[in-house]
Amino acid sequence: MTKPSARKRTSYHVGNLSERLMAEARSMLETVGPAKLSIRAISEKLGVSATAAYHHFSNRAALLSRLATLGFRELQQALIDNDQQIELQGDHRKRLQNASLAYLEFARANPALYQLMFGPEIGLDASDEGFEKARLEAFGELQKIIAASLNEPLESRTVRQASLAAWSHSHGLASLVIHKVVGFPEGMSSERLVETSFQGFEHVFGRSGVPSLRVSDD
Amino acid sequence: MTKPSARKRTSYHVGNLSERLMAEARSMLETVGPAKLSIRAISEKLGVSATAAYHHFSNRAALLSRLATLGFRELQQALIDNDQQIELQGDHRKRLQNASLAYLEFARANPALYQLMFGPEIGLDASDEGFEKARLEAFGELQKIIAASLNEPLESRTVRQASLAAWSHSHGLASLVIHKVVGFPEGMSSERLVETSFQGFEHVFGRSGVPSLRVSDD
DNA sequence: GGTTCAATCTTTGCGGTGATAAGTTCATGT
DNA sequence: ACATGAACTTATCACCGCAAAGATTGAACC
Repeated sequence: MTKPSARKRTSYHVGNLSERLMAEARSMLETVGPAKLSIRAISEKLGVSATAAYHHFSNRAALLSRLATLGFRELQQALIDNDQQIELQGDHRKRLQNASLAYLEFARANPALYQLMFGPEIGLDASDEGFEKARLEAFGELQKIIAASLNEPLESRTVRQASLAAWSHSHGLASLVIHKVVGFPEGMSSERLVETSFQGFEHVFGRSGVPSLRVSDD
Repeated sequence: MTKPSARKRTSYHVGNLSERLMAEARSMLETVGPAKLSIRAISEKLGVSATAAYHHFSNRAALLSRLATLGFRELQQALIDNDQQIELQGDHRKRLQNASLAYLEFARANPALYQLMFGPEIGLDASDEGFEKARLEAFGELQKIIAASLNEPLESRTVRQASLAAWSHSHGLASLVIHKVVGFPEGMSSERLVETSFQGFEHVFGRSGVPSLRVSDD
């Protein structure tokens, strides 16, 4: 009796433990939240000792960083897919609005993961170079979309300015929504939210608004 | 010796323990980060048993919630002070830009606290009604500024739309900056950051190709 | 075949954490 | 004076990240 391991001997070496840990971690991240995500719980769920995980991730922070990296890659892909699927070459504002929508829907579909991607203070591994790279590439994708929609070269100052504005807005909106801090009805669709916010910008910056002091055309 | 307590007997009852715990928690929050903020460490620093804190806060989440509540009240006050100090009744865009600046500077001055305010998943107490109230009031302040600058009634749809847009943008920009994810030079001033972002919106929403008023490289 | 070896996974254990239970001190009202 | 209750104490528990050292396995070499 007292065979220490409840598992059959055939599974001492799991083989794909790393992938399975990541998958379980990602799932558990969304269910229990980042704070309660523990290596012990993940390992236990996979029927494996907790320490086994430390042979695939140097520590908890590294696990979280890899999850976040994966998130940025998925976000980038979502932006790519969405943009080339829609094809709104004519209306640059509509095209940008559509990118914002894809962004918001990614965040809503993976709220905890999204939060992790932008909350390094929770405990990410800053020395993970793949993380920084993935994040920059995702931002680069947004810049590409903006550059294309504005018909400007990627390096232009206009594109950098618009990218900062767009990323700030998209990230802010997504963040407010997944934290349920917006004062709008809970069930409001992502389309409506983005539409509402864009209309708000129209009021402030658009020609329908009150003229500012320096007006270029009149 | 072996007096269990190193403190003089006169200080069994601290008296203002609750305030001192909050102050120490806030300080420690910025130094060690929200994840590493422990009740034990806070209490120890005050020369008090860890359990003493539990007589003032039902649990760790309640402590964090009260910190966040305090943060929203300070943010609201910062918006008020800034707006009535500046007085830019004429240019509504400039006025909004100034509110964004105050917002960003608050976040930069209290990065960990700011993160806590918008990261309930880290472990806030959702049942804390003061927290929700403070947050709504801070948002209400922003709405008031926008309503005044747009010369619209507070309940108008325009104001709600512009408020969602403005809060999303301000929060997103602040969040990106304090997490150091913006691709701009680290030391960039808050003024420049807000200015840059607003120019970006001009490019997207403004009338055809508004030239930037300030000529400076970014 | 047997032996070695490195990778993988195990048990064991340390120190720190949130939280509860039960006891101690003290200020205050009657 | 003394009862009451709030403020604080010392256990103690379960869980966590993480490190050390040992066990299991497959593959590679002879």
